[in-house]
Amino acid sequence: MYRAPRGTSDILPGEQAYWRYVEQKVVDICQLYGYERIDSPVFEDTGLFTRSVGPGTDIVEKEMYTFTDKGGNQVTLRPEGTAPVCRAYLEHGLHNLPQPVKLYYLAAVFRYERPQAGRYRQHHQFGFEAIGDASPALDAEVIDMSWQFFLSLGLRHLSLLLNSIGCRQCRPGYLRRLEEYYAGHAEALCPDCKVRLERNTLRLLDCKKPACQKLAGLAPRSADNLCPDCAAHFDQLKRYLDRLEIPYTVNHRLVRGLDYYTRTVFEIQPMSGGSQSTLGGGGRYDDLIEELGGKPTPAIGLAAGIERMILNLKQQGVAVPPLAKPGVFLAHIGEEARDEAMKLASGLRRSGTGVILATGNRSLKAQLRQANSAGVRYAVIMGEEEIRAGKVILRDMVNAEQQSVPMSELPALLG
RNA sequence: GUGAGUGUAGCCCAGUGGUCUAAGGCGCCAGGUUGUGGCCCUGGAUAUCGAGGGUUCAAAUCCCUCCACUCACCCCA
Repeated sequence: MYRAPRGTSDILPGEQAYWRYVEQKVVDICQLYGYERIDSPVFEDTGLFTRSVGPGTDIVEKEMYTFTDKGGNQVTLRPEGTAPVCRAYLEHGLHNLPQPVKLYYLAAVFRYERPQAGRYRQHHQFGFEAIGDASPALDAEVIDMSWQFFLSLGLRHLSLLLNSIGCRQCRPGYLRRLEEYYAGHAEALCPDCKVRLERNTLRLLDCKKPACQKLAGLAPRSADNLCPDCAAHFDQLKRYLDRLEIPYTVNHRLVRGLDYYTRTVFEIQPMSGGSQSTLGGGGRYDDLIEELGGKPTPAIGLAAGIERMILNLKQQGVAVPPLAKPGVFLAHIGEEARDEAMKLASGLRRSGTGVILATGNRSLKAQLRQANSAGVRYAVIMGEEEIRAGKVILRDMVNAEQQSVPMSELPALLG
């Protein structure tokens, strides 16, 4: 028997209310802040991701679903959402629009990883991007929007982590200081961190091993090593957030996994978070558009995982509104009634009344049982006798009262 | 890629060598008199006990291999 591929899953009808709920909240918040939807292809030229995400990152090194198509093109199922949006921004000349351009997406993303709680090979992200403005006021707006979004979902006990990792000017100097610091403590590092020291110094900061955390706590902080412009930007952002009463925590060990981030980085996670708990993360990527062949264009955005949101909604017992369904079940007895019922059902639906029509020729008892489990308010019963009189039985499934009514009055009674 | 745990019906699961021609619950189907649901009662269908190999007179139960799932690491949403 075939199964869904590892790390993927079917979203069955019973789960859909959560998805529609989250999607509606996404649409609402984006409308509120003036972000417009964009949908990009599921796959892109591989180069778009290797160039933007960064050749040294895990995503590019081992997690991409890359294949050669029949035309010999190297393509990759998108492992993240920002690069495609930037590509679209350049491809369609969106820099000609008033800046910043504000876009959002809801999309499946693909990473070849070992699945575990809150981590899948195909998962879904909501993300939004504000492209073409360097002001810290935009950082504040994006973070505010992110925060308000999670609140609007009904999630509580969240924390907002904030940091600045500098820019092209100041980061190299900071990384050197960090390397120097760690070089003096190389013996004390865990095996993973010894590798990180060679490959990705920033990542040393967020190792979870207690010994490494202790070292990271004493390590030089990026926020203390910013150039004057970055420092001013970070200060201004914090002032804005204070003003907006957004409860952020500066975390000097917060670094993000993709190479394109500059200056502001932030992450939102549940306070009681176990592993794989980050709900969303984002930051500035002021050099990315230029890296992809555009003019220097500052930008900032957020990406958040929908599966993790739903996980948290369930954990926190947030009730989501049920999906709409038909309120009427149409039962029938006998051949003649069945034909008549089909016609009636179709007529009701054409006038906008949702109807579940019994199929087959099951007993009335069975049909009503089905009506009950379908959760309808009314059952309409068509029997031979009623049809001859031009009537049907209208049964209220809640208070178990029923009456015989003329078929012509049914639309009004049910509407 | 690494480590640990688990695999019995659609779902939750009992069963740790013979009484298992596999128990129970949920769900599903049908009955409890003629054309009426939810509660209750009765009955029924659904399981090559993850797959293959081995040990044994005898394996769901022991051993080996493989596969899948779960959790954790790595990393990320």
